[in-house]
Amino acid sequence: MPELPEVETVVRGLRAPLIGRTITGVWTDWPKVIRPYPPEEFAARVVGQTFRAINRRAKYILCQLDHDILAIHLKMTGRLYVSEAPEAADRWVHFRLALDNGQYLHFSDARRFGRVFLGMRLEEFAPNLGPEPLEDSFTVEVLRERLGKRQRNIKALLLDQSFIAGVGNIYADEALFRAGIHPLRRASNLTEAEIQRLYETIRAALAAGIDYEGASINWYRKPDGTAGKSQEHFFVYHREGQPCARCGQLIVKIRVSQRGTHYCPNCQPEA
DNA sequence: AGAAATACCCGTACGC
DNA sequence: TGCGTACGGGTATTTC
Repeated sequence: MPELPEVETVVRGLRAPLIGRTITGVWTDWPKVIRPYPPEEFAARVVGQTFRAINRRAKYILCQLDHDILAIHLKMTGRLYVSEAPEAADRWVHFRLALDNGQYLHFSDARRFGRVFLGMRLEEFAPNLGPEPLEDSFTVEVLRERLGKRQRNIKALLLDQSFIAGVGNIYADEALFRAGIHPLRRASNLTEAEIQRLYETIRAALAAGIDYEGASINWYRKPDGTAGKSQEHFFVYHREGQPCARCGQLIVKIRVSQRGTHYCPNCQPEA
């Protein structure tokens, strides 16, 4: 469960069960999920602290405690959910917090790529994050200025979290399709009209993903067992060989920055 | 020097 | 059984 729309959905769902709850215990069978302290030190620090707020920055879930920020990055396959008893959790739970009402916050991750951070400030574990594309402060001027004279291909830049925060592989492809921009176009060669379109489509693609409560492809399901519906509305992602919804040409899949990249060769012509 | 490109790494599940 | 691939991203190395 990666990508900003899923993370945003999780954040919203966790507020009700967590805010006001005090941590009474910590359990893990995989010390590497915890950063930067060893489990004993981590436990000594969080036990007794109460959840005050839950927010998101980039793809980090930020739990504001009394004195610290508990931050979770789900990476590719992480899940975060609250349940009554540990026995109700799935087989991939590698980290768990006990709460003062008898419930538990479970962090499950089949691939064990995800991490749980503890610190006073976000910058301690996530320096150099770019602007939030859905914030009012992210304007087309900001995007234009950041594109500047960058020579990288636009897909790689969209995936670069220090360039713009929170855009992952799915929504990078979707935003580029909506804007009619080929993923290998050089950032510095984009026209003013293309920059304007890309600004709008980054926000629109992310907003659509959030509206549909994220995507559920392959094995991924939301913690409650239901599936997000975003994948039913993809224009290009995971649609290689299928006709473009706009022109009928077949969607093509290539590799860019080690990632599967999908586009319509007719709607997104090469430079 | 610095930006960009490339390679590799991390555990595991799944489809073919 | 084996192999390629996966919604992420850090680090190291090489190239421009």
